[in-house]
Amino acid sequence: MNLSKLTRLKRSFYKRDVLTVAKELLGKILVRTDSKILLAGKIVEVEAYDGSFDQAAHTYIGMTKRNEIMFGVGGYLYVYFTYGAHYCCNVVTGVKGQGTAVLIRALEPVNGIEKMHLNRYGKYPPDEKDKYNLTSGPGKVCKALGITRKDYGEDLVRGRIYLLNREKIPDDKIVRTKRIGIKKSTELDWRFYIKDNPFVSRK
DNA sequence: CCACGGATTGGCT
DNA sequence: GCCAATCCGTGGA
Repeated sequence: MNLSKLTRLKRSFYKRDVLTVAKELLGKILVRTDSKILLAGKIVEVEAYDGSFDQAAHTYIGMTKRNEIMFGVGGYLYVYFTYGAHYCCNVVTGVKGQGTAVLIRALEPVNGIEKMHLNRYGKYPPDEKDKYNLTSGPGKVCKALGITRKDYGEDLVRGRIYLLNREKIPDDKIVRTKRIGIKKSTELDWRFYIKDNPFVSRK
């Protein structure tokens, strides 16, 4: 895949409805440029969150220091720390004041795979069992790309972490299910993933 | 100040 | 399938 021919997604992409953005994020390339090796992966699994009525969203409780970036305009990175161990990253969507975002749950590695394995396990090549274990979960994605608290609020339109445009994944290749790991608003089918992709965290 | 729980992961049964 | 690890954000006293 020739990444140099792809263009960066603009603010207008992110400012739309969170479910539309979530679905269209599938197949796009997440890139991190601020190390010697360019790290990149195709988004294969996402979940949408909308604090206006979705109790599982971090913005449901109103604005706090932790979630304030989610209340801004779309196109920024919301990073949070959870379970005392893991970072997870979200793409903020919509217009100012909405509190909506898309959780990046899994990537298919495209560039910098060796560096990603070093970030995850401190070694390369990986054990055979870890071949598909590299970026198949939200905590794993952040670990592989080196995304931490310091990346909170990164501007995806102008910053060193961004998304490259690719063709939409056709509807018949997208699976829509309930979200994973939440206890509230579990009835919403707001998780999307690319059918038969081995890097999806689970069916 | 203190208590509680979590948008997960990895290891063990 | 089950569960501990581990610490920060949040809310109540």
